[in-house]
Amino acid sequence: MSGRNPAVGASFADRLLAWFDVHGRSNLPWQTPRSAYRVWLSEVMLQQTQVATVIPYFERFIARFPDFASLAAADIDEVLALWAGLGYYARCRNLHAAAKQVASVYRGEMPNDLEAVQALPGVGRSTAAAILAQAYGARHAILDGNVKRVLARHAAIAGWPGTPKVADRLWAISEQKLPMTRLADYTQAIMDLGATLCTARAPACERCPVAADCIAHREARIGEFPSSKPAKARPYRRATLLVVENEQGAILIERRPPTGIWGGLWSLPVAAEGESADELLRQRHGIRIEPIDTLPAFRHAFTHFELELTPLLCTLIDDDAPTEVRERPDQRWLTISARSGDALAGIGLPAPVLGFLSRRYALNATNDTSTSDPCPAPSTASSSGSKPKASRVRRSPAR
DNA sequence: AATTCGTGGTA
DNA sequence: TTACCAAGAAT
Repeated sequence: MSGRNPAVGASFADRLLAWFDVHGRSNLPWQTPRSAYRVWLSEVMLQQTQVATVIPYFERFIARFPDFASLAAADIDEVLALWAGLGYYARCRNLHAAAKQVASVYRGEMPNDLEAVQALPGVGRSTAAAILAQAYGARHAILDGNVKRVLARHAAIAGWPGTPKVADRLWAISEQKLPMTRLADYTQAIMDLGATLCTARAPACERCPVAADCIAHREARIGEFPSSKPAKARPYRRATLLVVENEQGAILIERRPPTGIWGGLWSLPVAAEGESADELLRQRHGIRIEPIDTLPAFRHAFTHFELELTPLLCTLIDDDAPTEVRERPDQRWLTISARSGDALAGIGLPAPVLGFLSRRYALNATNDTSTSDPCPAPSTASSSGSKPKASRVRRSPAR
């Protein structure tokens, strides 16, 4: 068969499976019970995200939304709140839309058909294959970051896998190596190999079950594969984080537009560089504000740019209209007290915004169920222009 | 084909 | 501190 190498004896898949039976991961939360719903949810959460990060999110999500029906019936705000902190929020919006499709079109059962699954929002070729292989034992090849790394090394495939030409070669190899049986285990096995032995840095080739015919290993060129993505300079952006307090000390948050950064999440209003905070708040929220204080700036790094946020504390200039009249569907006035940490977890806030609010109001807001260390914050929250401590005061960026 | 989507860990 | 990057998909 295709994977067999006379010099080695057993096929690639057989050696991998034998290794998996002893060293593979079998206690991941989505493995037991292994339903199509749980596999799908885990695969989407794991896109561009490491296992250790995903596990607490998966547990909380499953506890609240145990099946397609419950997720499909949910309000997007609640779904996003459970996703907040995981990043790539389009995954969450697509997840919700896909659940509705499965619930309505497929009567709540994930179809066992590659094209149908891949047609679901947020499910691409590799995720669809992983779902069907793991949930139903279907024979489809995956090509995630782990598999790309394993195969690029084993076959010494040069070039960055982000280009279609290199990806096509890796897809072909991935399909060639598929066994005829145990597809769920094999799919998990090759990912486990990439995640635990064939790692990006310092791979443990001495323990690898397929090192015998690994070309990169034989030629001592492991570090060359896979080629890394061509580096590009990350642009630097600045923005103002608007902290508007009303007469009761509540602060204004707004629902961000469905597309773009932090799409669909609730957030403090953000004024881009050169954008007038005054005008933004008047046009988008129908309020007038008085700037009170500029707080220490802090940075947040994204994949493709770096953001410096400068919080601007403002007070609301009360006009004749009562607050209820001013309220708009995409705005809320958030009352923050010393015990609001848990309440904030119920709102889908971007990680840096949640972090800022937690520090400013000395909250112990956590993203996960395990209690993390509270941020020491001496200042009590108040509307009197206090001096909250930011996580870190930035030097003014040169140039 | 090249961009645009987060976040936290690691060296 | 900076750079890299970890179970990709959509546009």
